[in-house]
Amino acid sequence: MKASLVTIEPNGHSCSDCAVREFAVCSSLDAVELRELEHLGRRVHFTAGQIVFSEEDITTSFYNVLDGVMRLYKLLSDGRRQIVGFALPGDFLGMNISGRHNFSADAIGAVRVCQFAKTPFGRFIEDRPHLLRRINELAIRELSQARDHMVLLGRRSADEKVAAFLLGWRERLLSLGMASDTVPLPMSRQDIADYLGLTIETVSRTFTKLERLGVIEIIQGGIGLLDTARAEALAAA
Amino acid sequence: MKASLVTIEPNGHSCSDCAVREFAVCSSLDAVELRELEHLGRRVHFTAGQIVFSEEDITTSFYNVLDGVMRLYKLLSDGRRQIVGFALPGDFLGMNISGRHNFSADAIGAVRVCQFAKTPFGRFIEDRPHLLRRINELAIRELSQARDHMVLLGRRSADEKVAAFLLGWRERLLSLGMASDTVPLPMSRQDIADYLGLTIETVSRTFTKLERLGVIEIIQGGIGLLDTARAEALAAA
DNA sequence: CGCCAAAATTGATCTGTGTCAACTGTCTTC
DNA sequence: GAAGACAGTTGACACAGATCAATTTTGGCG
Repeated sequence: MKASLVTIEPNGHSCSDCAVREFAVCSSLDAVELRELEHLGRRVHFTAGQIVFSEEDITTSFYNVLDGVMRLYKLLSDGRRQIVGFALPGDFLGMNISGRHNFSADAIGAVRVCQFAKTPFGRFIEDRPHLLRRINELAIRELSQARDHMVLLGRRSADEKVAAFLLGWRERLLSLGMASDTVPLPMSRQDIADYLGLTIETVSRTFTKLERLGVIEIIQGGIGLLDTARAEALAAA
Repeated sequence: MKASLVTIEPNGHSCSDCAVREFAVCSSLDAVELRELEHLGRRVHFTAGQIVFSEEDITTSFYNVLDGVMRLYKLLSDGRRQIVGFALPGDFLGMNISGRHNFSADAIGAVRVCQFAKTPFGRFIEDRPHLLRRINELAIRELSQARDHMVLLGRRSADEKVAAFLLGWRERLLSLGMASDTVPLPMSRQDIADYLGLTIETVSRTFTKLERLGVIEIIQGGIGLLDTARAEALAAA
């Protein structure tokens, strides 16, 4: 939640050797289209805590996460917060129907995004149904994840929530080649609590409990997963 | 959860005078396309409790709800249930990426749907980007609702959950012209509990409490909304 | 390095909601 | 219209997780 002084990458960039090329929206585009897209997007840097966009803001851009992790959250008027997701490289943000964002997004640590102004990007999609199909695919995948998360929030115990979160987070990082049995957790305990519908104390206690049980090992900036099978059993998957 | 004996409407039907024509996926189609679509869909009836599809089933169809209310839910292995939504006329079901449904759906009372076989409907979409855009729009709207529901499940008290549910349900029915200050509740208390991440007892007690407070009046098959402002305050909207 | 602020952990206690159980009301069927 | 089954309500009590309050650990910075 710092003042908003973002950095725009000065020189050109090329989509063709972009790290997320293969699994982001862009995966649906051919070399020629990619070249065109290059002119529409600009790379923008955010530092830890910077807000990328806020709920209820008029949507002006789409964002393609290139690097880093973002917190996606909604606030109640009295300050209660629910984190509705974490965005990782390859995630596409900014879709909506009301013309306004329906959640806020800020950076956990340094984040690099590819930002597209809404109107030109909208035009670009216009006559490229395969891109639209790709965007739809991403939306449907998110919807499926959202429903899984509803089950977690509504019907799981604190132990199950934490175990399921650690396994799910690890799985996501694995698919990006960013984890092994040591799982980095760039977000704070408070973030985890707000994602799981718990308090920070309960999250902390549950971590300690899982460590006592020999399921995980708490390390700097993350955990070591010692007993995956046991963790899966606890998650009631 | 009855045996599966669905009824298929015998004679032809016409999309042009369909009740959901204006707000379902079909709203994106012109008269000619509508005529074509007519041949792809068949109307199917379900009676109370009949399962329309189950989680993990291979997707074979898309469904357009014409009439009635459906329960959309996910089960945990030990029987805990989370209702992820209620489908009403105009809702479009069957989108997924894995080729399998990611939740189950059954009928609350009598339901009529327009069913489209996956492959031909997929082909129909193929060269109709405006239909794809419409489907995307519906997916994004659902995603937004899903996120709102996450906030409710993760961060709201029982009172807030129930109040927010009643107001939200009323709002949806209003937009379909199916409610006024008396709000029909076709689903059971257990369904409401499983939707809100509560127990049936807590839901029942909260209804009674709201009635004592003069906010609602409990009637057969629904409630009367007596004090909307108060309900909104309780929902912490 | 030493100081400060923030994050995380731990303990003690409280409470909202779940659990268990009894009861009531309503609908169905013969 | 009696009997059974099921849905809903109500009460008493239990407990998972919240709250309140220290304390410890970590990280940033002069």
